[in-house]
Amino acid sequence: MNKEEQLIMGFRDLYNKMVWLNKSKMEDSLKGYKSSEVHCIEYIGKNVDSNVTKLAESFYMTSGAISKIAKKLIEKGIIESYQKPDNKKEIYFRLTEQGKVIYKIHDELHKEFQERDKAVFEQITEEQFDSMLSFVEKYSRHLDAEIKKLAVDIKPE
Amino acid sequence: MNKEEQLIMGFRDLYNKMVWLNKSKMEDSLKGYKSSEVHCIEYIGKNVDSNVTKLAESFYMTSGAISKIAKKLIEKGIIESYQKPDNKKEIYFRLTEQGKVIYKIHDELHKEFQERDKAVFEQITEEQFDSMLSFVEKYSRHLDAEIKKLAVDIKPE
DNA sequence: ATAATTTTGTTGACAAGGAAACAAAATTAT
DNA sequence: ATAATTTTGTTTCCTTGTCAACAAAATTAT
Repeated sequence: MNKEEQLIMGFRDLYNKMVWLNKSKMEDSLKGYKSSEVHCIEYIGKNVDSNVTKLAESFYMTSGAISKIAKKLIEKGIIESYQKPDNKKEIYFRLTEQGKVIYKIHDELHKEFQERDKAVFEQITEEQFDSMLSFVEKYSRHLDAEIKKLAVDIKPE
Repeated sequence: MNKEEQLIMGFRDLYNKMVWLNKSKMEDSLKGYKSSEVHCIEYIGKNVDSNVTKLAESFYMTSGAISKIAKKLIEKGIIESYQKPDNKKEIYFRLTEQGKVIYKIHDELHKEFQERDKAVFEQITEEQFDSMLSFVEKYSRHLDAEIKKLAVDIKPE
């Protein structure tokens, strides 16, 4: 196995572990809320004028799935939808007061995770940090371009 | 947003993109096989005496889910199960001839992905590479310890 | 202006995966 | 030796997410 493979598989394993662990902690603290719901709450809390489309793109999920999660969150009174006077098509979301409470709890939890993992980050230098950040960004942009290519493949102009 | 958060979110976004893109390509080339099935084929091809438990642990999935995928792969004739004379409990899997063909195709595809992303890896130095690998490993071990803690929390000795 | 296309969101049918209950074998404790 | 516990795997029921069809609004082309 070469280094590229090793790194990618290391990433995958690391990511899986993090998701699994944080999900456990999350659903333990925020009982009654699934991690996908909390993700949406987080996104809506951070981004004004969130809608189904933006959420779906951000999470690499279908809009159908987001539509259902949003519906559930509205029923629970966590988020509410609103529209703009000049656009009858797009439907935006914002947190309700109750939603802001959940958001806050989620945020605390995030800080807890950071505290938990502080020891790992303290071991790396500022240079290593920056070099990783730049790598991740480069790779991400590279994949954006590849995803774009795929879209053209599917429906050529 | 501090650098730690930025890096974690960068990871997440990168990982999501990669999964989404490679899944698309995969299910395009290996029509009739879901990416979870291909993952299992890959693991079984690489690890002798794979079983439900090991697959589940590796993918952070439940053994129930793996059991179902394995069943489907056996029905399709991609893998076969076997046991050892001194153990009537554990059930192992190996690829059939047909399974090896799928494995081979999957492997080619992997090389294709590497080729596709070569440009990104060429831009980083050997030192950057090693430093990222060591970071990923350290973080991974750190999370292993945390996961262990969680297990003790759930069922104290 | 209006016709064609694209964007946005929702729904219902279906498939994949998780949780829990279970059985059988293996291991550990007494 | 045998009783209690743990490991391994399967199945059933349920939740979540995808896919495809659809409707309505917005945008673009003619």
